[in-house]
Amino acid sequence: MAPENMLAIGALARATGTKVETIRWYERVGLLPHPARSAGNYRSYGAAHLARLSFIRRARDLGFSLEQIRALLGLAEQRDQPCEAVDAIARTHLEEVERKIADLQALQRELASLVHRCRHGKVAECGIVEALSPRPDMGAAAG
Amino acid sequence: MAPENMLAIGALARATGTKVETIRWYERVGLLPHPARSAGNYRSYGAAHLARLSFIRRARDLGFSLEQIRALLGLAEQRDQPCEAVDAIARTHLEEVERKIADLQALQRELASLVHRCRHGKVAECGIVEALSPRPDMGAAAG
DNA sequence: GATAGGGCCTGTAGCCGCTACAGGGTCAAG
DNA sequence: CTTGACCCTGTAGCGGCTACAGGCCCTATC
Repeated sequence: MAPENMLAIGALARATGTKVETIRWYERVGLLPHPARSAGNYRSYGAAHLARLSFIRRARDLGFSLEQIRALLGLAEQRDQPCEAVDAIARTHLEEVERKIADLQALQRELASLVHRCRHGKVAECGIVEALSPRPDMGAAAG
Repeated sequence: MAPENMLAIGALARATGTKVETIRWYERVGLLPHPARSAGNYRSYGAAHLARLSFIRRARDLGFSLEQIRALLGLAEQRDQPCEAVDAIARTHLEEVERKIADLQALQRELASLVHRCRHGKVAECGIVEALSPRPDMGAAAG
Protein backbone atom coordinates (compact mmCIF):
# COMPACT_ATOMS: atom_id res chain seq x y z
CA MET A 1 0.00 0.00 0.00
CA ALA A 2 2.43 2.63 1.21
CA PRO A 3 4.91 3.62 -1.49
CA GLU A 4 8.54 2.92 -0.76
CA ASN A 5 9.54 6.56 -0.82
CA MET A 6 7.26 7.48 2.06
CA LEU A 7 8.92 8.12 5.41
CA ALA A 8 7.77 7.50 8.93
CA ILE A 9 8.43 10.28 11.35
CA GLY A 10 11.58 8.72 12.73
CA ALA A 11 13.06 8.34 9.26
CA LEU A 12 12.20 11.94 8.42
CA ALA A 13 13.81 13.00 11.68
CA ARG A 14 17.03 11.15 10.80
CA ALA A 15 16.97 12.48 7.24
CA THR A 16 16.78 16.09 8.39
CA GLY A 17 18.57 16.03 11.72
CA THR A 18 15.41 17.02 13.55
CA LYS A 19 13.94 15.48 16.67
CA VAL A 20 10.68 13.59 16.29
CA GLU A 21 8.98 15.83 18.84
CA THR A 22 10.12 18.90 16.97
CA ILE A 23 8.56 17.62 13.76
CA ARG A 24 5.28 17.07 15.55
CA TRP A 25 5.64 20.55 17.04
CA TYR A 26 6.10 22.08 13.59
CA GLU A 27 2.97 20.31 12.49
CA ARG A 28 1.04 21.59 15.48
CA VAL A 29 2.02 25.19 14.83
CA GLY A 30 1.24 24.89 11.15
CA LEU A 31 4.73 25.02 9.68
CA LEU A 32 4.49 21.52 8.32
CA PRO A 33 1.20 20.39 6.75
CA HIS A 34 -0.55 17.40 8.26
CA PRO A 35 0.86 14.32 6.54
CA ALA A 36 -1.08 11.32 5.33
CA ARG A 37 -1.58 8.54 7.85
CA SER A 38 -0.83 4.84 7.49
CA ALA A 39 -3.33 2.13 8.36
CA GLY A 40 -1.97 2.12 11.89
CA ASN A 41 -2.31 5.91 12.18
CA TYR A 42 1.39 6.57 11.66
CA ARG A 43 2.39 9.81 9.97
CA SER A 44 3.60 9.20 6.43
CA TYR A 45 5.80 11.77 4.75
CA GLY A 46 6.67 12.30 1.10
CA ALA A 47 9.30 14.26 -0.80
CA ALA A 48 7.47 17.57 -0.39
CA HIS A 49 7.53 17.25 3.38
CA LEU A 50 11.18 16.36 3.32
CA ALA A 51 11.98 19.42 1.22
CA ARG A 52 9.90 21.69 3.38
CA LEU A 53 11.39 20.44 6.63
CA SER A 54 14.89 20.77 5.20
CA PHE A 55 14.10 24.38 4.33
CA ILE A 56 12.86 24.98 7.87
CA ARG A 57 15.95 23.38 9.39
CA ARG A 58 18.30 25.49 7.29
CA ALA A 59 16.46 28.65 8.14
CA ARG A 60 16.43 27.72 11.85
CA ASP A 61 20.16 27.07 11.71
CA LEU A 62 20.49 30.58 10.35
CA GLY A 63 18.53 31.87 13.32
CA PHE A 64 15.29 32.83 11.61
CA SER A 65 12.26 32.72 13.88
CA LEU A 66 9.40 30.37 13.12
CA GLU A 67 7.30 33.40 12.19
CA GLN A 68 9.94 34.53 9.70
CA ILE A 69 10.18 31.03 8.34
CA ARG A 70 6.44 30.87 7.95
CA ALA A 71 6.65 34.07 5.91
CA LEU A 72 9.61 32.82 3.88
CA LEU A 73 7.80 29.57 3.06
CA GLY A 74 4.76 31.52 1.96
CA LEU A 75 6.83 33.79 -0.23
CA ALA A 76 8.86 30.95 -1.68
CA GLU A 77 5.68 29.56 -3.15
CA GLN A 78 4.85 32.75 -5.07
CA ARG A 79 7.54 31.94 -7.58
CA ASP A 80 6.73 34.69 -10.09
CA GLN A 81 6.43 37.47 -7.52
CA PRO A 82 9.40 39.79 -6.92
CA CYS A 83 11.64 38.58 -4.14
CA GLU A 84 11.89 41.90 -2.35
CA ALA A 85 9.98 40.63 0.65
CA VAL A 86 12.32 37.65 0.95
CA ASP A 87 15.28 39.96 0.83
CA ALA A 88 13.71 42.23 3.43
CA ILE A 89 13.23 39.39 5.91
CA ALA A 90 16.81 38.25 5.48
CA ARG A 91 18.16 41.79 5.85
CA THR A 92 16.06 42.44 8.92
CA HIS A 93 17.37 39.28 10.49
CA LEU A 94 20.95 40.13 9.59
CA GLU A 95 20.54 43.54 11.21
CA GLU A 96 19.17 41.97 14.31
CA VAL A 97 22.09 39.58 14.50
CA GLU A 98 24.45 42.50 14.09
CA ARG A 99 22.71 44.38 16.88
CA LYS A 100 22.98 41.35 19.13
CA ILE A 101 26.67 41.04 18.39
CA ALA A 102 27.21 44.68 19.29
CA ASP A 103 25.21 44.27 22.50
CA LEU A 104 27.14 41.18 23.48
CA GLN A 105 30.45 42.86 22.72
CA ALA A 106 29.56 45.71 25.05
CA LEU A 107 28.62 43.11 27.63
CA GLN A 108 31.87 41.27 27.06
CA ARG A 109 33.88 44.41 27.77
CA GLU A 110 31.96 45.04 30.96
CA LEU A 111 32.32 41.47 32.09
CA ALA A 112 36.02 41.41 31.30
CA SER A 113 36.55 44.49 33.41
CA LEU A 114 34.42 42.91 36.13
CA VAL A 115 36.47 39.73 36.16
CA HIS A 116 39.61 41.80 36.11
CA ARG A 117 38.57 43.41 39.39
CA CYS A 118 38.76 40.22 41.40
CA ARG A 119 41.70 40.37 43.75
CA HIS A 120 41.39 36.70 44.74
CA GLY A 121 41.01 37.44 48.44
CA LYS A 122 37.98 37.36 50.68
CA VAL A 123 34.50 38.06 49.43
CA ALA A 124 34.42 41.19 51.60
CA GLU A 125 37.05 42.84 49.44
CA CYS A 126 36.10 41.26 46.12
CA GLY A 127 35.89 43.78 43.34
CA ILE A 128 33.23 41.76 41.58
CA VAL A 129 30.85 41.86 44.52
CA GLU A 130 31.66 45.53 45.01
CA ALA A 131 30.89 46.33 41.42
CA LEU A 132 27.53 44.60 41.66
CA SER A 133 26.58 46.11 45.02
CA PRO A 134 24.98 49.53 45.12
CA ARG A 135 27.37 52.28 46.04
CA PRO A 136 26.95 53.69 49.59
CA ASP A 137 25.51 56.86 48.06
CA MET A 138 27.79 59.25 49.92
CA GLY A 139 26.36 62.69 50.50
CA ALA A 140 22.61 62.33 50.85
CA ALA A 141 21.57 60.55 54.00
CA ALA A 142 18.13 59.86 55.43
CA GLY A 143 17.09 61.06 58.88
CA MET B 1 3.55 53.17 62.04
CA ALA B 2 5.43 52.63 58.81
CA PRO B 3 8.80 54.38 58.89
CA GLU B 4 9.40 57.03 56.25
CA ASN B 5 12.21 55.15 54.61
CA MET B 6 10.00 52.19 53.73
CA LEU B 7 9.00 51.84 50.11
CA ALA B 8 5.87 50.51 48.49
CA ILE B 9 6.42 48.24 45.54
CA GLY B 10 5.86 51.00 42.99
CA ALA B 11 8.43 53.23 44.64
CA LEU B 12 10.93 50.38 44.77
CA ALA B 13 10.22 49.72 41.12
CA ARG B 14 10.95 53.34 40.20
CA ALA B 15 14.05 53.41 42.42
CA THR B 16 15.57 50.41 40.69
CA GLY B 17 14.18 50.63 37.19
CA THR B 18 12.33 47.35 37.60
CA LYS B 19 8.74 46.60 36.75
CA VAL B 20 6.37 45.93 39.61
CA GLU B 21 5.48 42.52 38.24
CA THR B 22 9.15 41.64 37.98
CA ILE B 23 9.69 42.45 41.65
CA ARG B 24 6.81 40.20 42.59
CA TRP B 25 8.26 37.56 40.33
CA TYR B 26 11.65 37.76 42.06
CA GLU B 27 9.89 37.31 45.35
CA ARG B 28 8.02 34.30 44.07
CA VAL B 29 11.15 32.55 42.87
CA GLY B 30 12.98 33.35 46.09
CA LEU B 31 15.46 35.94 44.87
CA LEU B 32 13.96 38.66 47.03
CA PRO B 33 12.84 37.79 50.56
CA HIS B 34 9.21 38.33 51.46
CA PRO B 35 8.91 41.92 52.65
CA ALA B 36 6.90 43.15 55.61
CA ARG B 37 3.29 44.06 54.91
CA SER B 38 1.40 47.23 55.72
CA ALA B 39 -1.98 47.27 57.44
CA GLY B 40 -3.63 47.13 54.04
CA ASN B 41 -1.48 44.15 52.99
CA TYR B 42 0.84 46.24 50.83
CA ARG B 43 4.44 45.09 50.51
CA SER B 44 6.80 47.35 52.46
CA TYR B 45 10.47 47.42 51.53
CA GLY B 46 13.49 48.69 53.44
CA ALA B 47 17.08 49.53 52.56
CA ALA B 48 18.17 45.90 52.48
CA HIS B 49 15.60 45.07 49.83
CA LEU B 50 16.61 48.08 47.81
CA ALA B 51 20.26 47.04 47.92
CA ARG B 52 19.48 43.45 47.05
CA LEU B 53 17.24 44.36 44.14
CA SER B 54 19.83 46.79 42.84
CA PHE B 55 22.38 43.99 42.93
CA ILE B 56 20.00 41.74 41.02
CA ARG B 57 19.31 44.44 38.42
CA ARG B 58 22.99 45.06 37.81
CA ALA B 59 23.71 41.40 37.48
CA ARG B 60 20.75 40.95 35.11
CA ASP B 61 22.00 43.85 33.02
CA LEU B 62 25.27 41.98 32.78
CA GLY B 63 23.40 38.96 31.53
CA PHE B 64 23.74 36.65 34.54
CA SER B 65 20.94 34.13 34.86
CA LEU B 66 18.69 34.16 37.88
CA GLU B 67 20.38 30.95 39.03
CA GLN B 68 23.78 32.57 38.81
CA ILE B 69 22.48 35.61 40.65
CA ARG B 70 21.06 33.40 43.35
CA ALA B 71 24.49 31.87 43.76
CA LEU B 72 26.22 35.26 43.70
CA LEU B 73 23.88 36.62 46.34
CA GLY B 74 24.54 33.60 48.52
CA LEU B 75 28.28 33.96 48.11
CA ALA B 76 28.23 37.71 48.68
CA GLU B 77 26.91 37.07 52.16
CA GLN B 78 29.84 34.83 53.15
CA ARG B 79 32.06 37.87 53.45
CA ASP B 80 35.07 36.12 54.99
CA GLN B 81 35.12 33.25 52.53
CA PRO B 82 37.49 33.33 49.56
CA CYS B 83 35.89 34.84 46.50
CA GLU B 84 37.01 32.13 44.10
CA ALA B 85 33.48 30.92 43.50
CA VAL B 86 32.35 34.44 42.66
CA ASP B 87 35.18 34.77 40.19
CA ALA B 88 34.32 31.38 38.70
CA ILE B 89 30.73 32.37 38.03
CA ALA B 90 31.76 35.61 36.40
CA ARG B 91 34.38 33.88 34.26
CA THR B 92 31.97 31.19 33.20
CA HIS B 93 29.50 33.80 32.15
CA LEU B 94 32.13 35.78 30.28
CA GLU B 95 33.15 32.66 28.41
CA GLU B 96 29.57 31.96 27.49
CA VAL B 97 29.15 35.49 26.18
CA GLU B 98 32.30 35.07 24.13
CA ARG B 99 31.01 31.81 22.70
CA LYS B 100 27.75 33.47 21.80
CA ILE B 101 29.57 36.29 20.06
CA ALA B 102 31.59 33.83 18.02
CA ASP B 103 28.45 31.89 17.11
CA LEU B 104 26.65 35.05 16.07
CA GLN B 105 29.60 36.22 14.02
CA ALA B 106 29.59 32.96 12.11
CA LEU B 107 25.88 33.45 11.59
CA GLN B 108 26.43 37.00 10.47
CA ARG B 109 28.87 35.89 7.78
CA GLU B 110 26.43 33.27 6.54
CA LEU B 111 23.56 35.72 6.51
CA ALA B 112 25.59 38.37 4.76
CA SER B 113 26.45 35.92 2.01
CA LEU B 114 22.82 34.89 1.86
CA VAL B 115 21.60 38.46 1.45
CA HIS B 116 24.32 39.04 -1.11
CA ARG B 117 22.82 36.29 -3.23
CA CYS B 118 19.57 38.10 -3.87
CA ARG B 119 19.41 39.24 -7.47
CA HIS B 120 16.27 41.32 -6.93
CA GLY B 121 14.25 39.51 -9.54
CA LYS B 122 11.49 36.95 -9.20
CA VAL B 123 11.27 34.55 -6.29
CA ALA B 124 11.86 31.68 -8.71
CA GLU B 125 15.41 32.83 -9.32
CA CYS B 126 16.09 34.27 -5.87
CA GLY B 127 19.42 33.15 -4.48
CA ILE B 128 18.09 33.36 -0.95
CA VAL B 129 15.30 30.91 -1.56
CA GLU B 130 17.70 28.71 -3.51
CA ALA B 131 20.16 28.67 -0.67
CA LEU B 132 17.47 27.64 1.79
CA SER B 133 15.91 25.01 -0.44
CA PRO B 134 17.37 21.54 -0.49
CA ARG B 135 19.51 20.87 -3.50
CA PRO B 136 17.96 18.58 -6.14
CA ASP B 137 20.42 15.87 -5.11
CA MET B 138 21.67 15.13 -8.60
CA GLY B 139 22.99 11.65 -9.13
CA ALA B 140 21.07 9.37 -6.82
CA ALA B 141 17.44 8.96 -7.76
CA ALA B 142 14.75 6.74 -6.30
CA GLY B 143 12.96 4.13 -8.33
C1' DG C 1 0.41 -18.03 18.62
C1' DA C 2 2.97 -15.63 22.20
C1' DT C 3 6.26 -12.31 23.38
C1' DA C 4 9.83 -8.82 23.39
C1' DG C 5 11.47 -4.63 21.68
C1' DG C 6 11.32 -0.90 19.13
C1' DG C 7 8.75 2.80 17.15
C1' DC C 8 4.74 5.45 17.02
C1' DC C 9 0.39 7.87 19.05
C1' DT C 10 -1.99 11.75 22.02
C1' DG C 11 -1.90 14.94 25.63
C1' DT C 12 0.12 17.56 29.07
C1' DA C 13 3.66 19.92 31.73
C1' DG C 14 8.09 22.04 32.04
C1' DC C 15 12.12 25.18 30.71
C1' DC C 16 13.59 30.83 31.13
C1' DG C 17 12.40 35.37 32.58
C1' DC C 18 9.31 37.70 32.59
C1' DT C 19 4.64 40.15 30.90
C1' DA C 20 -0.20 40.83 30.82
C1' DC C 21 -4.23 40.36 32.06
C1' DA C 22 -8.86 39.77 35.27
C1' DG C 23 -11.16 40.86 39.14
C1' DG C 24 -10.84 42.60 43.13
C1' DG C 25 -9.10 45.61 47.70
C1' DT C 26 -6.80 50.09 49.63
C1' DC C 27 -5.77 54.73 50.17
C1' DA C 28 -5.19 59.81 49.66
C1' DA C 29 -7.11 63.93 47.55
C1' DG C 30 -10.94 66.75 46.48
C1' DC D 1 -18.45 60.13 49.18
C1' DT D 2 -16.38 59.54 44.97
C1' DT D 3 -12.61 59.34 41.94
C1' DG D 4 -8.56 57.35 40.42
C1' DA D 5 -4.01 55.77 41.35
C1' DC D 6 -2.05 52.28 43.51
C1' DC D 7 -1.85 47.64 45.32
C1' DC D 8 -3.36 42.53 45.86
C1' DT D 9 -3.76 37.38 44.12
C1' DG D 10 -3.94 34.12 40.59
C1' DT D 11 -3.55 32.55 36.09
C1' DA D 12 -2.19 32.35 31.25
C1' DG D 13 0.86 33.55 27.61
C1' DC D 14 5.35 34.39 24.92
C1' DG D 15 9.25 31.24 21.74
C1' DG D 16 10.83 27.00 20.58
C1' DC D 17 11.06 23.31 21.87
C1' DT D 18 11.76 19.05 25.35
C1' DA D 19 10.24 15.42 28.23
C1' DC D 20 7.44 12.79 30.08
C1' DA D 21 3.03 9.28 30.89
C1' DG D 22 0.29 5.88 29.28
C1' DG D 23 -0.93 3.79 25.65
C1' DC D 24 -1.08 1.38 20.51
C1' DC D 25 1.36 -0.82 16.38
C1' DC D 26 4.63 -3.60 13.99
C1' DT D 27 8.27 -6.77 13.23
C1' DA D 28 11.23 -10.53 14.56
C1' DT D 29 11.98 -14.41 17.07
C1' DC D 30 10.73 -18.66 19.35
